[in-house]
Amino acid sequence: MANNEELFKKIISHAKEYGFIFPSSEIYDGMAAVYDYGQWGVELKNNIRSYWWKAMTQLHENIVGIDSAIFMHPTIWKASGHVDAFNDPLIDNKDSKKRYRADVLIEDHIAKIEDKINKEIEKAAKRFGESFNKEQFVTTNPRVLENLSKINDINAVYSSAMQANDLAAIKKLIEDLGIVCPISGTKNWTDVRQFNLMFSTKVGSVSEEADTIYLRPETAQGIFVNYLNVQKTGRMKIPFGIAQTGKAFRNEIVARQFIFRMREFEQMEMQYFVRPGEELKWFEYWKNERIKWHLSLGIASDKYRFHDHEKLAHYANAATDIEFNFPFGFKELEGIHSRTDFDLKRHQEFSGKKLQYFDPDINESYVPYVIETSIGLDRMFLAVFSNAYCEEILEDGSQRTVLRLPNILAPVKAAVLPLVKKDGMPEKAREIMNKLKYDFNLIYEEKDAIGKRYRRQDAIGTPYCITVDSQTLEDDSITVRERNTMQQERIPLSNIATYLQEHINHLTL
RNA sequence: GCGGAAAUAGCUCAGUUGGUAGAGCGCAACCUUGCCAAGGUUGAGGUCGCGGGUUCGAGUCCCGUUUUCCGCUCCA
Repeated sequence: MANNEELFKKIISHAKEYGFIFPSSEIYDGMAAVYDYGQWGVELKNNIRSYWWKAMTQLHENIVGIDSAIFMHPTIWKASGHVDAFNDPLIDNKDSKKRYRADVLIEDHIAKIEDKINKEIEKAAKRFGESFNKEQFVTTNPRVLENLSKINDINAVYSSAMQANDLAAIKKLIEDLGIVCPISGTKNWTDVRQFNLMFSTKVGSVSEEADTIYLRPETAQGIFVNYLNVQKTGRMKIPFGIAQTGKAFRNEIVARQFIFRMREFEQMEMQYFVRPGEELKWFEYWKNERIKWHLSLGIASDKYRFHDHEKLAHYANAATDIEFNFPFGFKELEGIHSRTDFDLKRHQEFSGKKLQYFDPDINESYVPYVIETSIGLDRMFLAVFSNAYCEEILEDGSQRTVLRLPNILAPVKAAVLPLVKKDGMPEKAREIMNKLKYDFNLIYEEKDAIGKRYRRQDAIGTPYCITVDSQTLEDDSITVRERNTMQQERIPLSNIATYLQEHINHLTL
């Protein structure tokens, strides 16, 4: 494990040093758990996204894509359950290190006072027997009145604080009431924090009149609310799918492990709409389909495993994760969920619009069931990147660091290098660049010794180096050096485009 | 969020008992060479994470803070 920690650190350094990933806002000391993709990172990320997109849409006749807005109608998040499920103010006791819901602490405190009142009433009832007038007792007994007014005061402060979302006032209330942690018995509290999964912001020019909206915590809802648009205008027949990639935002309390868990991240999701009752068949189908996609990149199959959920989310009737063996162990990379008709039913309910499908094969209308595949693009980036990172000792004892990226994902497909910076070789190399640059992302370099240039390309994962030497000038042949083997072969210049095409562009499932 | 560790040039690090910063690699230009991180010359680049304090004087001691890593916690 210690070795893996070292490895992970090296991978992070390499990502920064070679322009793949930078800490965000670095010159201002950075932002915790936010990262920017650099010049090669963005290429790799784009390539992964495109590889997914093509596999989903181009290779499946019945799957189309959309690109929905990050801003969505606030009611969508009520329908999806995101608003209610994640809106609790939390507070920690520093001594016992236990976390409590601040509202529950206060409500428990109120309940205790109510208990006191009830005991007073019971006592009085016993004492006065038959002649006990509860109504009168409650309105006149000084101890009861005092406690009742306490409760009133607390409720007034509490409800106004909750309404204004004033966390500091809630903390002050907890302190003023002298509420102690049931475990440590101390009043050593942290600040109250809103554990709201969703980031909110305001739409509108005047802040008081503006509406609160949320940055989407998942891209899936954008698909659900467009389900009918796509089905109608695309004349889609069930089963069919809608794919989407895009940013999502979650206000995680702890975001860590480099780009594995970030507050701003990119998802690649596909929702597959099926006939009710057939969902588990399609669930199996997509499990199989998705693992095939991963393995098509040539990554060893023992790096992957399925992890079936035993505890299912409220919307699911089957769920599995595809886990990847990251440098810090097996962790979730992709989720495949059978979401039933939960989402569409809820949107039907909240919007008042029918979201049904008439199935001509069985002559029936129904709300489709949904199988979801959802993969984190940043996590896939980390999986591909960490899998590709390799330090190797060569035969002569020297060391090289090479990114063995799948060719189709490599940021740069080939480097064009004049062996020396004279005798017309640079000009010839430029000529080759100009011919190939429309089809391939290339790099041109003439600085430094050829070996050093090869190694620089290894470090960013460029699969091929095309070298122009003196023989090129004589017979129009060039050498192609392959990244993994470091082997070179000499081929006619006229074959180079075909050569690269054959060696790079593969997407077969 | 809690606890621990770290923070000096792009990278890896050195900096002695406090006296106003160094090395290697890298980077840029030029010369020479030419197939796996070559040699030479010249040059750019740090005020030592940030803010305070102690001191005649702090990278070097103290406090706070930020960021990163590790553990716990949390995690649709």
